[in-house]
This record gives sequence, structure tokens and C-alpha cells, in this order.
Amino acid sequence: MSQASGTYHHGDLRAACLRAARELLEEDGAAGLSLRAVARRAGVSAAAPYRHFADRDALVSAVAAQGYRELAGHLTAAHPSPTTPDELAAVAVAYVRFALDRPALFRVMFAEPCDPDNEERAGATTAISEYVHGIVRGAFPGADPDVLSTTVWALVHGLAFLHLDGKLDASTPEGVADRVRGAVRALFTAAVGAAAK
Amino acid sequence: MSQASGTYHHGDLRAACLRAARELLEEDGAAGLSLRAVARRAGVSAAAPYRHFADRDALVSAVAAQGYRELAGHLTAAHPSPTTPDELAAVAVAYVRFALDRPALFRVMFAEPCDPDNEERAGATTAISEYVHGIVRGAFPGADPDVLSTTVWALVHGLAFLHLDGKLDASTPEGVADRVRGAVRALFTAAVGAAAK
DNA sequence: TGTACATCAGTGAACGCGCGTTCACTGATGTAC
DNA sequence: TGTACATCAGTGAACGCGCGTTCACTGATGTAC
Repeated sequence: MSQASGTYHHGDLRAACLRAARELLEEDGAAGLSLRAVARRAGVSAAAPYRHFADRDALVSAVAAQGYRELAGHLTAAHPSPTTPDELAAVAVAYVRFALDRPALFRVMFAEPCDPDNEERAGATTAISEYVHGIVRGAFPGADPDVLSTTVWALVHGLAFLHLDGKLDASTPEGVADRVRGAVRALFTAAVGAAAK
Repeated sequence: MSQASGTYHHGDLRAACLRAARELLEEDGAAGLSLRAVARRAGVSAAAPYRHFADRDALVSAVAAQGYRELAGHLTAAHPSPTTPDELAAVAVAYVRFALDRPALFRVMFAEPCDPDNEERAGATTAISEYVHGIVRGAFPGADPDVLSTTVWALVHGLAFLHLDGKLDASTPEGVADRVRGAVRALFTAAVGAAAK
């Protein structure tokens, strides 16, 4: 069983654990994410993951941090620095899409009680927050960036969760995208009005 | 051990279980909410709750439904039919406050995978949704009620979760309230602009 | 290049735990006569 | 009003399970000479 990648023994058990955790998360939800299940799926003894993660929380935090990095990637891929309403809406759609495509991961990222001591995780959160701030400063130079970036993030985050929890119909990607675009445009109109004053 | 209330034997074990579940939820989070822990706290054998709840899911759904009813109560208490920006903001603040005062309950209401078969729970959700719709219709007669009520709900729901998860500073109630009011006013400006066209 | 050694990733067995759920039961309560 | 009976809420013991975590270990790998 010679892994192509990495170091010795298993090859790269840390990465394999993270991969296994992601798979379990999408298959069984957060309830299925146990250290033992991860070890089982990685084809390794129950104690092996402890070489790479201090405890269950450390694994969960690492998964969440990975999720944040991926989310940031998806957002910048949708548009690196949006300024028009349509560009902003595209980023918002990417955010909600990310949540709907990886529901359990998204829940872990936000809903799991997060130990603030985990630097990797805290850093990843900050990165998202600053990205939103940057967008808002670029798109609405006249508006209060703090208020507006909070508002934008909350709106998009709320849309993600309401779709995730079935409070809004998420059966078709087009329907979701239209709804998100509609909401963002409504807010955009407001911000322009405020900035023009 | 003669209960003041109710029927015979324990008195009203169903209500006692719900009460115990709520307490456990706030003390230990969703992880602490087990049927056995509920029975223990209610001072009853582990099997007793099965007289009142088919299984764990049924208990959780009942707790969530109770939460929805309470949330509806808090919202209408903040203002029965808001129309001005300030009135609308007061309802939004009540929503976020509710979430922050009962974090684990709020998470169960929204983040727990919900079986759609549970009528009590589905009904309670619908009630909230219709309440928001009603507000929007009353406050913005010219706007598209579907788009706008979705936007309002998502914004407020997102604010609740971002505060809950520590992405926005929730250390003082005044700070939270100010932030929520600021965001709602920003959106309100937009809606008025759109309706005026 | 070959050998001796130190490192440390992964093993496998074991621990104690709390969980959901079942089952035959018992005994307090309400009801019919 | 008094007695016989049916109901059914709650008991207590038991089941099998998967979990997180520990421990002494083994054996593959990298390193120093």
C-alpha cells in the first residue's frame, strides 16, 4: 500500500483523516463525525489519528478551517473584487451554493461550538470577514463600511441557512440563485441611496 | 409527591420532560440533550418518557415546536404589526435577542435535521413565515412581498446566527441592538426606494 | 557502502461511559355496577 | 356507598452499541558514524 504522496508509513494520515471526515460529514451529517469512524474509513487503528490530532475537537476544528479556506476560494472565484450589483450578486450566489453543496460542512463551520483558541480556525474566519469588508469598501465607497458589510454578510448568511434548513425552497439551483440575486439587489438599491446622500 | 398540576402518577410528565430538555439544552448544549438525561432530571426511570414520546426525535421536535411558539410570542410582543422603520427594527432586535438568550434552543430549532413529517413543528415554522410576510405587506405595500419578506427574514436570521457563532461581537445587548437596527434601516431605505418607483 | 541506533507513526487490546430502546412487571387511578 | 375490574403511567433490569481515550508495544524509517 505505497502511497504516492508524502512521508512514511501510511503516507499522509493527517490528510487522509481530513478527507475521511469530510466524506462522513456529507454522508451521515455531523452526528457521523467521530474519531473512530474517521480512523475506520482511513483504514487505520482507532488510536492512530491521535498522532495527528490532540482530540476530537482538534479534528473538527481542522475540518472547519479547511472549509473556510475553500469557501474563500469559491467566493474569489465567483468574482475577485465585485463592484456592480450583478458582480456582488454572483459572489452571494456562490456563498449560498457552497452551503447547499456541503450542508454538513457548512453547519460544522458555523454551528459547532468553536474553541476560540484554535488559531487556524480563527484565522480562517477573519479572512472571510475581511474579504467581505474589502468588497463593501470597493463597491460602496460612500457608505459606512462596517454597517454595510455586516448587513451584506448577514443577509447572505441568512439566505444560506434558511435554504439549508428548508425554510426556503432549495429544490432547484436556479430558483435559489434568483432568490439570492433578488435579495442582494434589494439591499444594493438601499446602499446606493444612502451613499448618494 | 403530589404534583399540584394535572393528572395522576407523576402529574404531568410530558411537560416535565420538555422543561428538563430545555434546561439541559441551555446547560450543556445540544450534545447534552438525551432521553436518559431528560428522564434523570425529571426524576423518573429511563423508560418513562416513552409513554409520552415515541423516540428521541419526537422529543426534540416537540422542544423545537415549543421554541417556535415562544419566538412568535416574543416577536408580536415587540410589536404586533410594525410599519415604521423603528417598529420593524424593534421586532428584528427581539428576534436576535431571542436567539442570543436561548442559543442551544435556537440552534435546535433551525440547525437540527428536521423531520418534515412532524406536523407540530412544520406548523410552527409556517406561522413564523406568515408573520414575516404579514409585516412586510403592511410595511411596504408597494414592494414585492415575496422578495422583500425573504430578504428581511434572511437578514435578521443571519444577524442572529453571526452573533450566536461569535462572528459578530455579542458581548453587550446594546451593541447588538444597535447593529441590528443599523442593518434593518439600511434595508428599509432600499425597500422604500424600490416601492417608490 | 554497511551497520547500529534513535525516532516515532501506527497497532491492538482494553478501560469505562452514556446512549436509545425493549420488556415483563406493579401498582395507583378511574369506572361500572 | 362499596366492591371488582380494567387501564395504563411509570419501574427496573437488561440488551447491544459506538464512542473517546490510554497504554505498552512493534516495526518501518531516517540518521550518524
